[in-house]
Amino acid sequence: MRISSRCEYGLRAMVFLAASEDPRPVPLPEIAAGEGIPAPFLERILARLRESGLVKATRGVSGGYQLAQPPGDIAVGDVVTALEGPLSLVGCVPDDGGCERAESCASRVVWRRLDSAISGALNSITLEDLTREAVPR
Amino acid sequence: MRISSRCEYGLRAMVFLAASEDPRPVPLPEIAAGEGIPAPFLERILARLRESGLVKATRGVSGGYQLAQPPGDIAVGDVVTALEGPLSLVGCVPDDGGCERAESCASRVVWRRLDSAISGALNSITLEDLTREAVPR
DNA sequence: CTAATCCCAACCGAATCGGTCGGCATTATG
DNA sequence: CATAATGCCGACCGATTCGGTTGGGATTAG
Repeated sequence: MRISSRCEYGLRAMVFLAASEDPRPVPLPEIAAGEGIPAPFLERILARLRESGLVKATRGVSGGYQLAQPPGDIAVGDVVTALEGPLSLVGCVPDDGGCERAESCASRVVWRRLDSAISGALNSITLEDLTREAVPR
Repeated sequence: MRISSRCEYGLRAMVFLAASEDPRPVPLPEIAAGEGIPAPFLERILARLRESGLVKATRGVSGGYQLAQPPGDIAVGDVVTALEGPLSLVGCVPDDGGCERAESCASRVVWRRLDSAISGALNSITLEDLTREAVPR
């Protein structure tokens, strides 16, 4: 149970973009250099973030990446979900999940609690919070 | 970011043992059949749990497995840690971690919050709680 | 002695992770 | 128009982990 480097990098890159209030798009090599992330790897990370609509890119000479929404509207959970898949930790948590043992399974309440603890922690922080260093709650 | 089947199975097995207050050791095939877990796989799971001191085994004809401590003394977090490794999600969270960017890294506070949310959720529930179906808090 | 049971090591296919490489498409600038 | 900067995309790669299986050995109650 470990957060992937992909996800660590991705969040750092998003914070980097959020911190550059500069409206001009930030080219990938600049992010990579600033955060110490291998550029080709970062490229694939940003691709996922773009597909998830968290980031938009402009191509061509003075192109680069920008946040697709204001930093206050992007929760950390959005970034993690985009890069790590759904936050849910086990398949059996949703009621429609195919686990026929669901009724009697005591363990399920654990995973449920864990799920809500995780999404609570991640969805209550936005990128804006992180740039201010003042995390709420 | 997903809990492994190993871990799901392991917790189910532990709850199974906790529920059988019967002081006689429970043979592996009985657990496997009761929880629908492939027996050879369960064997390796129980091996880990034994190495972590959560379970003790008696060999020979009427042998089997028992909890090594009363169910009220075993937290779900102990089981997960034994099977999934340390609960910490990223390497950079401890202060001694080699991340030279640690001071300035805004993302770190996220992982810290996540870590404490997870360990809070898992360490506040014991196997005894699960057998009673009445989870505290 | 025998059968039940735990113990252990080796192996396996599939998936994921963390990257790299090479090349194509787009676009601002001169 | 030419060029250079940039994003986009697909293929590949080695290492690791996951989810199991197989086969055999050690222990012990009856």
